[in-house]
Amino acid sequence: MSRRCWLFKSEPDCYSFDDLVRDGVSPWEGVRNYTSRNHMSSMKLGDLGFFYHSSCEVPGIAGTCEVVREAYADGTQFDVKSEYFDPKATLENPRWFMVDLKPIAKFKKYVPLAQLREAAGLEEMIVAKRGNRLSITPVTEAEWEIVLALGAK
DNA sequence: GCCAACGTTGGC
DNA sequence: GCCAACGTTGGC
Repeated sequence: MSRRCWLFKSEPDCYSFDDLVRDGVSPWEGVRNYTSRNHMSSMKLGDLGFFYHSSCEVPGIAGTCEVVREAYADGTQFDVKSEYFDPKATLENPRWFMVDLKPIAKFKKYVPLAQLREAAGLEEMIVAKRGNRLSITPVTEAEWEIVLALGAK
């Protein structure tokens, strides 16, 4: 069984790849979209991820990470003081889940969104498509290899 | 700060 | 269960 590849989107002002490097391991909390949640629920230990910076000066991929804990209930949904609080979630029936990530490596060279859009073989990469808003998207093995090469230059 | 895209909500 | 209205995301 081979590892699957994913892309995780984060606003660097909120949580950047360097923050993940600093923390070592971090729960990917706050996902409140069903498609992204379902993607997380299907993740397995050892699955790989790109760490994408969105809503910033130069959006793009900063590095790679790995799933080190499979989906479990996101505690922030029960916390009335959290911006991620969900009144419809109960301890017995959580609606939202998260995985834990750890960094693998920072890219030698940051790969901006514009470069993803130009690169041969990435035409179908979801994050590069217009109007995409999903915070977690699947990445094919071919796409993984191409982006990895771009980041290693 | 604009606006296109699209997910979610809620009335019917 | 349809669909219009609304809210959010995120590139530009």
